Amino acid sequence: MIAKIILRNVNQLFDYAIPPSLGTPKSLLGKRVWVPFGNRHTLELGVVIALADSSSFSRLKSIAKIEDSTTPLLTNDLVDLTLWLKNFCFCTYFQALQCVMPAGTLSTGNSKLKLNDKIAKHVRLKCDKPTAEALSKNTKSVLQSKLIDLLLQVNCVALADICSNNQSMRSAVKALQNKEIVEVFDKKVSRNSIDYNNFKPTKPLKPFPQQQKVLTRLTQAIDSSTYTNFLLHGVTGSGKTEVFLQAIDHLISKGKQAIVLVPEISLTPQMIERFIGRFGQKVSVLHSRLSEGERLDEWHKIMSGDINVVVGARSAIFAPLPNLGMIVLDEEHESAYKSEKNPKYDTIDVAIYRAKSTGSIVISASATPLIAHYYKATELGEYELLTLNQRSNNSHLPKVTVVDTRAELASGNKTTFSRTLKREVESNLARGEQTILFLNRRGYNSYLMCANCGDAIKCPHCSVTLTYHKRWNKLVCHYCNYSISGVTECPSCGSNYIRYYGDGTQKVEGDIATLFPNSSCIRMDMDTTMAKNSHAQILGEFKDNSKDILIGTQMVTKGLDFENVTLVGVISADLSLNLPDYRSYERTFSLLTQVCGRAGRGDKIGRAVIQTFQPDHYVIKLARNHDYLGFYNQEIIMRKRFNNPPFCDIIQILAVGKDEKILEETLRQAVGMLNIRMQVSVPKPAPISVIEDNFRWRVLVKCAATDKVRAMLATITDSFATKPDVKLSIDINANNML
DNA sequence: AGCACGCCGACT
DNA sequence: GTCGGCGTGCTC
Repeated sequence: MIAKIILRNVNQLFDYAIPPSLGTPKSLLGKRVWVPFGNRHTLELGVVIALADSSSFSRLKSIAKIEDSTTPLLTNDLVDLTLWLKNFCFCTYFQALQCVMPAGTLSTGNSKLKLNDKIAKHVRLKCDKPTAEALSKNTKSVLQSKLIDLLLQVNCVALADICSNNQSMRSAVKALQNKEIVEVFDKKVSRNSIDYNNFKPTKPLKPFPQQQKVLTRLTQAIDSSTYTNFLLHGVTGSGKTEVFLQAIDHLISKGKQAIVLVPEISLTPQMIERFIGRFGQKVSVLHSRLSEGERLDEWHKIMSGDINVVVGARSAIFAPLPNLGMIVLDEEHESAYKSEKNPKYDTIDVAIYRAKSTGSIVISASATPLIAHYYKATELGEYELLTLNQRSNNSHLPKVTVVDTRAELASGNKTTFSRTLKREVESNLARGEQTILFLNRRGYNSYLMCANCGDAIKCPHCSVTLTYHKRWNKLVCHYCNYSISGVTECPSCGSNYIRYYGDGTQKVEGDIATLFPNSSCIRMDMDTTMAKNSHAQILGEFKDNSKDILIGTQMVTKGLDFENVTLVGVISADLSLNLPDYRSYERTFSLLTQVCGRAGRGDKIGRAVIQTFQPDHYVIKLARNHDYLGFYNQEIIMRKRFNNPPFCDIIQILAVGKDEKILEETLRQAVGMLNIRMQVSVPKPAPISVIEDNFRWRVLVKCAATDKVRAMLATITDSFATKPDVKLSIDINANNML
């Protein structure tokens, strides 16, 4: 047998002989191995990605040694997925591999991540459960029965955890040890900072009829063990999470495991609490703050079959569960599910591929599903549609008021608060209830503008406006991180008439201070959530009722569930509505629906106020009535008329380099390789035409991205991969087309 | 990515 | 002659 191996720097599979001393060929699949390569003196680290009976290459070298001597880092379905991903997303073999393997495991100098496993003393039962239960009832020692009850629930517990705030527990352990009821043993402790004992166990709630209906269908699909793709359309607060939890419970009883994906921004302690509360230590949380070592620990735990539920952001779709049975994409409309860097995969495509090869079910859930997905569900049958259109806790959707900002301005109100919103905030303050204010950051970015030549100050290396950061008194480029401080004159005309265009959050904060002098307010945006735990801290502070008003950007719209929040204010709905993107209506509708859904989740009735220059716009009107179907019916007509997704896919072929002539010529050749009739634009500079002193040219192709088309695109990227002076990349249905 | 090979101009 | 610039091609 021959091993086909992926190496770091060459986008090509290499064949190697397998010496019998290294074990069976099959055992090598998915393992990291060291191989001789070229005339190099040192060995190269590679991954065995396929096996073959023979090679067309005559002078094969042999694998020198194995890095992963016991278990590979990939399950078999992930090995196969890597090869699929490379062609599906037009990336290199190595990029596909990096995405599927835990970070750090592929760098040569780092192949052995220092796993300084801590060994800690743990206690577990030594007798059978009935004996323990009987003893717990009969023993006179309260502490002893407490400990037994605990061990009946959680299998084992660290000595340090139970003795730290209760020294007499140590003697209880000793006593039970002598009776041979429990034993103390050494256990490797993973360094994951999650303290599972911190989460209160929860019990399933009785599903209400709609939830039951959905659950019945899901359990039926789980039992059939065949791939099924669901789209769950559930209004905000309809109890989607409880449905996931109970479906997963059923799945686990069948010996299978689940991946639950949420947008990174929703990966809040609140969210994690719900899963750990139900499934305890069988939950692994993969979040971006894990160190490479911690991530590898989680990886091993997941592969060993110890984990039933993996909760994480986009990249957790690659979690190596040995018995995958279900994949959930919560808030499926979120743009974060589309990767922006190579491999530029859309998570739903990967989910469907994995589900098909493992006989799993996929559940995409949202209050505002993507228009394209809803169309695929209702018209093409690519999803099975499930609906939850009632709130589970008897609460009502909030009452939404739309305020015409033009009328406010006409009446001389120049603050960011309309009279209606001001009145509502005041009444909330009087009642001791909380308010969330949402600011659409887009367009609110602050920048410096020259009053003489009328230009905003731009980055010298990129064709974009520099953003002003008041904290550092610096202008910063968001594309290359170039920054300058203390600009007093215009770099292009030398004039010193520089005007500052302020950022929205700070203006609103100022207005709050003057309009509501006795209120307390907390801000949540990119600037205030830079530090490690500040996101959780801010929410914690707000939740513990010490703050009246939470003001923030996108991140306040996601998944927050606070009972005392009864008012939501949208400072301006217009900015995202008028962006030059065919999805701007859809995104605005989602945003408004989601943000309004934050109000009134407890017993009290919620209210929302939307301020806008376009109160009669159908997006605003339909969002006010929480009318998703109405919006879908309008929007799908527009999509069809302008031939936008889901009626086609938009393929962007981007060329980047120093010489515009070469870029244009490369794109012409690339387009020439597409021998199919489709709507192709001529090569043009991209809207952001320069980044880091490199020109950017592109062509847009509108057609269905069928397997055949994707195969052609994969040959294009492969054949231009080694061409000097140009970097060619392809993205299908990119989030932003700049 | 490295590294060799080879083709060319510059300099002893 | 021969040193070194870098464009091209190969690595199982």
